[in-house]
Amino acid sequence: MSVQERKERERAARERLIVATARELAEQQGWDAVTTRRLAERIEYSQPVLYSHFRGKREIIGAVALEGAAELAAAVRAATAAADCPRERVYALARAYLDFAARNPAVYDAIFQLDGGLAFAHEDTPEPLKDAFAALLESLGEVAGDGVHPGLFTETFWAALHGLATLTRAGRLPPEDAELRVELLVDRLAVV
Amino acid sequence: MSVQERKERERAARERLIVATARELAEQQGWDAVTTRRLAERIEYSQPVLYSHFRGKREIIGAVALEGAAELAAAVRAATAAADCPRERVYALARAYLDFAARNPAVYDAIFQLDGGLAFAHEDTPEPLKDAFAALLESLGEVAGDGVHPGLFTETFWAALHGLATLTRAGRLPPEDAELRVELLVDRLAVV
DNA sequence: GATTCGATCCTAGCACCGCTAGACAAGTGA
DNA sequence: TCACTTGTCTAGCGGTGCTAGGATCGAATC
Repeated sequence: MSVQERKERERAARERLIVATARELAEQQGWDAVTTRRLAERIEYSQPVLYSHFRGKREIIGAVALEGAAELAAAVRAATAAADCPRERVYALARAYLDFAARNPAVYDAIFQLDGGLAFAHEDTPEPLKDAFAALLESLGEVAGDGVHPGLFTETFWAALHGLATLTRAGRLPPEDAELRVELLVDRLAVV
Repeated sequence: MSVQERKERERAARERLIVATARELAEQQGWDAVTTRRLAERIEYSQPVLYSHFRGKREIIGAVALEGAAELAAAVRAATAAADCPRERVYALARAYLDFAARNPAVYDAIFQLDGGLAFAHEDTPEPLKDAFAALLESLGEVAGDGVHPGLFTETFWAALHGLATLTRAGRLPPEDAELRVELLVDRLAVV
């Protein structure tokens, strides 16, 4: 019994190592640099070992995405918990969200840009993704305004943040006035 | 002289063929399917011919992006020209923008998601890109509201549209309430 | 303690990718 | 007609994701 348990533990540890290494490599050199060969070399195993844990590269990206979604949810909740009024909570949420995207660009891409084989806006959406949306909804729902469905408001606000995050990082928006754009967004969209 | 002119004409025609074929292939089967081999086969030339027109695949994507940006600008201007008041213009703009993204997903990706080697928010930004932003600015600038820089407002509104476009298409947002989200965005952001 | 046997892992290889060197043919001007 | 430029193609490089099949190692059995 114990032997098998030890093996399962080791196997789980190796799986975590794969995900962590993929993430690290992606943040260091971008997802293009995350090849199965390089990844295998970094974890000091051969290539096929990766395929005994994941169906393919896509699933590895998906695993990084789930890990990242949980962190994003936690970051948002931590930021909003420290704020007093609804408006301040929304400010804090927006800043925390954009800050996460800026600090973890590869992870952010894994969650929202790349194909990690994850289902969204579905009943079989993985729990961390649903929870990340829930974290947004908790603070954004209370500033949706009369007659506006909280979920719909959250989706719209989230999309705006997502646009700012991606366009800024892709060099499509000059980074100087990032703070002003956030203020504009919050001031106009949030109803207090 | 005339011989050389004819050759240049033919060469230009072939270059247009390459760009059009790349775009077509991308819209049909996605950018992943646009390989230099397949593209060469479709235009009935060998692979290296592509490299006599473009430095590489990236530049081909860039060419599609520029073509698309010009169309996007035209679509936005056509839609806003038909509207009477500022608010209606913004509605029309938002719908035209999202419609373009939905109808030409591959082109939209080439412009805003993929690396086409294009400079943005720079002095050496290609003209079609600057003009596309200008097209947005023309209608959005007039609803920025007092004390808000029109350019900054346009950037923010654009980012919100971009977020809606990408998240919807990537399956991150359910497509049902797309219209409601647009209305919410316009009603809250635009000051009339 | 030797032996069987199954799980585990690696070597080698597939078809494909972007890109390029060098051979070759076709068309141009003398 | 001939030299030469120009244009195009064949073939190949190193890389990619992924997999088949053989080797190895450790656990359980006699």
